[in-house]
Amino acid sequence: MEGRFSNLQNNLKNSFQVEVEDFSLEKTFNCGQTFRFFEIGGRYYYPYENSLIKTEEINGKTFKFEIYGENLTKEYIFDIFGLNHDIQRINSEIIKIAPQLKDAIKFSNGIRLIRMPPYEATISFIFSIQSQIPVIMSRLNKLAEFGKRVVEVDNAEFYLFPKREDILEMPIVDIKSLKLGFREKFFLNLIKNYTEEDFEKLRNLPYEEKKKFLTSILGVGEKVSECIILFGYGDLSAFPVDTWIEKGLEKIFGVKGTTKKLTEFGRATFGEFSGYAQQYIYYYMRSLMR
DNA sequence: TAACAGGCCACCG
DNA sequence: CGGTGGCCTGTT
Repeated sequence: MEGRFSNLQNNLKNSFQVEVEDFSLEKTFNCGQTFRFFEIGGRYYYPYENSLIKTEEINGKTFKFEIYGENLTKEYIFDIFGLNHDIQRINSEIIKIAPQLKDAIKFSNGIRLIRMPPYEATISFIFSIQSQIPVIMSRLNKLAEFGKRVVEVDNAEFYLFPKREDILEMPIVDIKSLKLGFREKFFLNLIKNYTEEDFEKLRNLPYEEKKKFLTSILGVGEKVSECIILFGYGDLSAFPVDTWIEKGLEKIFGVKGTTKKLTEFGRATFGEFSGYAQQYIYYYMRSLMR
């Protein structure tokens, strides 16, 4: 049972503190880029690959990380949470291009674009099609629970994301209980025909190659593919367009068009930091509507 | 209630 | 090609 864990309590593998500016756990987790995290009393528990990451803010710029399950290095944590991104430079570049975004940038300060495992990202964003965040979370959590890869920390059980082989073994009634609706055939097609390795092989290929591969997958269109490229591969030149971005682009830039056109507009306008510009617009637009 | 939500595909013209 | 209708399910 390779890759399967049970009751790994007191299995602390690594613990360290880091100092970073412009980093908010609350905003980074809640800005809609990732779905399977658990906040308990200000601490965040984040299942990641074969590990459970526990993190909390000590003060404004000091953050504590604890790694359970399989070890993850500090360098890897920096990579996952986008802590190497030069936020000041990115923000000033975006303001230079679009001064209208000044308020949105200020409001979004602290968001870091994270990078999640691409296979998990693909499943997550297929589950997310025409769905609200609580529903997406519940589908993904149920799927993870069926996978039975448990890490126990602080007297609580956290389920790691299942491997493809685990999902292949799941009874169809369990899959049905996820209530994926029309997304179910997308999900089943993905599990049946694509492996984690297929997605790993894309890592070092250029944007265009990723885009071509991803959009050839049933259920993965313009928006979902941009999400996978941005949140799964960490390519900051991606620019996912959803209804919020659509509203934002019209309000802020007076631009309208199809999802494809707007994606091209965003990427052409913001270049290598499109992902941050997108996230700022998204976060800001959603806050305005609440 | 009917519309719509982090859309996509099939099918038109 | 570019635009439109249908679709599972849950929420407001």
